[in-house]
Amino acid sequence: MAVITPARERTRREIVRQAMALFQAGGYNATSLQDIATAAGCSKATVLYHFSGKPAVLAAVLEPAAADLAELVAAAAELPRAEAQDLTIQRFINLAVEHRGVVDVLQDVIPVIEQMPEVAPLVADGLRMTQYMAGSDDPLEQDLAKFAINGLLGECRHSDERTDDDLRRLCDIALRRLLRRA
Amino acid sequence: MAVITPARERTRREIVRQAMALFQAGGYNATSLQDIATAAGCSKATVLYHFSGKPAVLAAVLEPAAADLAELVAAAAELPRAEAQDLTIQRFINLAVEHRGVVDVLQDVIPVIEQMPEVAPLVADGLRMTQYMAGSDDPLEQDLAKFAINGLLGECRHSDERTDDDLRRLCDIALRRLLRRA
DNA sequence: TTGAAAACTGGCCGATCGGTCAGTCAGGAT
DNA sequence: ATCCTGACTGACCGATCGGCCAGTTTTCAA
Repeated sequence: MAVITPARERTRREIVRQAMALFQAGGYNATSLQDIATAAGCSKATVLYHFSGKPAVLAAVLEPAAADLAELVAAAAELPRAEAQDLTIQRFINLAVEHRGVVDVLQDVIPVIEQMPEVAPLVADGLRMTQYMAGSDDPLEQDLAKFAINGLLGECRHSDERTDDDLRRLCDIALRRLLRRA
Repeated sequence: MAVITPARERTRREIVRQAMALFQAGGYNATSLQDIATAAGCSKATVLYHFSGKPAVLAAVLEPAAADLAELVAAAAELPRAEAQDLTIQRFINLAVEHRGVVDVLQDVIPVIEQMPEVAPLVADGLRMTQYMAGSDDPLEQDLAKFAINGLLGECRHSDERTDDDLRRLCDIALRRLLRRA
């Protein structure tokens, strides 16, 4: 936004911004297009002018986090297993802490996430990441990795009062206790 | 309920049974009273004859788990801290595994749980249990207890393919790694 | 057998949802 | 001055929701 932002992008961005806040506060299902429009200072029709539907708004909200996760997975894919595990643990903690708003949103959407092709890549990347984080093919360690991710995501929910550093430190301790480093 | 069940209780029980299955499969919000009625083999009006509203149906679904949790908290309250922690860990694993259907339902309701006085006691008991499970006033251990509970609940979600024993074993290992026993 | 209470139901209501559509309007190009 | 187009909107739609109520059927004690 150096000089001017085309009206198009400005409105679109504001819609995503407000949608994120509303999804985070009240959940995806409980937030109506009208709510988003009102918060963004435009009409419901405008929201649907910029996005093909409500799921498309959700996809736009999740997009930055999904992109970071995709990058993480791609980076881990090119490393030997032990290093991939270390990288995944470190970077996923940062990712979850930085995008904790998205984590909030995601939790609410999980029950109906299967029917949303818009977020399918994110789910797939999440699955791949779990394997990297386990650092082993041992089913037990795989399960513990899932356990760790669930705990971590849960910890990042509704934790606006905590500083990023505190949250990072906590997750680091928890994951170190929980996961056997390869 | 030795020999026969009065029609009243029979219908009521069937409604709760089917509501549980539907909430678990599709979530609370996505399940309509009509869905529940159809599954239970009665009319929507009958559901509302037995329950004051949709939240009351939810409360009835959660009730058995809520009762067990209340019992757990009451038992832990009368023990010294170290024993309370051991008891809490052991019994909560069993509770979560046995009531994993309820855990599923609960996850979906969390975003709107604040506005539901019907389930407030359950939430309060959950909070108390977290403190017992931490086994210490150290904020770090308290946070780790929350972390552990989140991971455990997440592990119990959508895990119908796993046997109870496998699930219990996994949770036991995870909690032992994660929590410093007092 | 009967009559009242309990159990149950069909039909309806107002509200709200996501989404569509015809049309308004500002402003740049010609 | 004219036209075009991207941005935007108000009005409306069909569907579905939770909930209500008058009325019917079933049950069961007297």
